[in-house]
Amino acid sequence: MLTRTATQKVSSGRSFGAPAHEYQGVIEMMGAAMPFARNSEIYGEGEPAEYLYKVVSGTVRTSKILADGRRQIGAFYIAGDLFGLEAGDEHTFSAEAITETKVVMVKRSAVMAMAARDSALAHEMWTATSRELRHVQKHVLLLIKSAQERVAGFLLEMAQRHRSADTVELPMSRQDIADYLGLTIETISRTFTQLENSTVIAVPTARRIEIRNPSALKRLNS
Amino acid sequence: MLTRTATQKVSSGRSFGAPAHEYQGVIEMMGAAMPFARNSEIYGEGEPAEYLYKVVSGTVRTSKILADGRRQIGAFYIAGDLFGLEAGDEHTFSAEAITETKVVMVKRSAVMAMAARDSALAHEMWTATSRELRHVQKHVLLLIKSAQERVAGFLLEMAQRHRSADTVELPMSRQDIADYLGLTIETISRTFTQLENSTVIAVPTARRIEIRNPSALKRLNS
DNA sequence: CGGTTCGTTGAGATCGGTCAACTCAAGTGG
DNA sequence: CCACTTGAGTTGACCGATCTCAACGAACCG
Repeated sequence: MLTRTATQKVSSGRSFGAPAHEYQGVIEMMGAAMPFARNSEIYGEGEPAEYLYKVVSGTVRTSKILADGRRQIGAFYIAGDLFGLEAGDEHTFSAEAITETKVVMVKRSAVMAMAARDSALAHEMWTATSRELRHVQKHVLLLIKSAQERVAGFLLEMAQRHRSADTVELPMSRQDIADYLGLTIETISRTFTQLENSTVIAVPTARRIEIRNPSALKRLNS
Repeated sequence: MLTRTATQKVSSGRSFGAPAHEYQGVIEMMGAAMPFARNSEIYGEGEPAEYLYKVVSGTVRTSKILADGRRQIGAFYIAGDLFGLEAGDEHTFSAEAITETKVVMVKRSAVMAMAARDSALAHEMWTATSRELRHVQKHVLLLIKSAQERVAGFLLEMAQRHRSADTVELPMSRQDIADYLGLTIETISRTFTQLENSTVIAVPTARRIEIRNPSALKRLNS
């Protein structure tokens, strides 16, 4: 049994901001950048999937609350990542800003309509979904492993995605990590200290992890 | 730690068979039905993803062997299911026939080329990928639960997919189930007997499960 | 009939969860 | 500026679910 996590709904405090200035694809061209406060909900599980989203800055988590109160985190998204893609008309997860976050939104219906004519865009959508699929498959591989291996895999994922070889600044809480890895905060904490004692990592502050022995981490990730 | 599973490579015994006769979509029209023997490999992890596949009859499992010998099963596919869809050019899992299986194959490059012009086909591909994504997300939700919940979820999935309300004929071994659920065969076995003792299911033969109390199962699935 | 594979059951070990106490940092208000 | 609160994280002691190892039973097949 995992810890029950209360997800406090904070009033989302939305307001329109300036549109993103780097126009790389069709998607960016259509939306306006929108700020979300820490812990505010971007969309809820079961809501109609009206928009697609792209993180401009900050970090987003998608999550799902199970009937008995357990929470599973689907993924963390950082600047540049697309999220909110759904095949059906409803979001299967909810999405919340972990830190102050800016997000570009674009009407799903508009994208879908365009994709029906523009095969390049259609391909882009399909590729994004595939990338998502690949990530969830990796996630499955994490969840069958031991606590140490899960944490190691998580740190490597974070290091890789932030393109910082040896220092990871974690935007998420221990509870977020625990709910992502299917463990408890205590186990996360203990595993961090184990890894620190074996000089694989250093933890100068709770939210900053320094990877001292990357190959040892990779070995743990098996 | 999970059980190390030796995957015996059986010579695949392929031979061309008659093409499938129910032509529902573009995909069926392009391939020839091909038989695979029990436990034979349809494709291997890391091989170039040259074909897409659709199960005509029988059951297929996709799997991945980890560095230390543990095996994870990605999914089971039955008649009507599409598999082998990959975003990249390589299969991220291998696929094996669990029973005698007939499969329709179609060149990926042909489908991709067509999809570039035919937006309906492109949408079909995207939908298939999304369905896959949704399945893996469900799988993640299973893996964070207790053994009883995982087994209950597995049985419900099987019952639903075979459209048989209360009897499930399992084509796969306990080892396959264990590797799908991230448990050991012993735990699978014990959980079955627990569920049988509490009259939730009956297990007349090892491979046949009768669901006696569906609502109890669903409650376990939480 | 004997061998082989698959599944079941038992006993003990172990990993991670639960519960609880404690530390630390960051406010908040007097 | 300091007491107080609050939330996040760490650590310890204990417990229980699941794994491990091992023996046994059942079905299948030559």
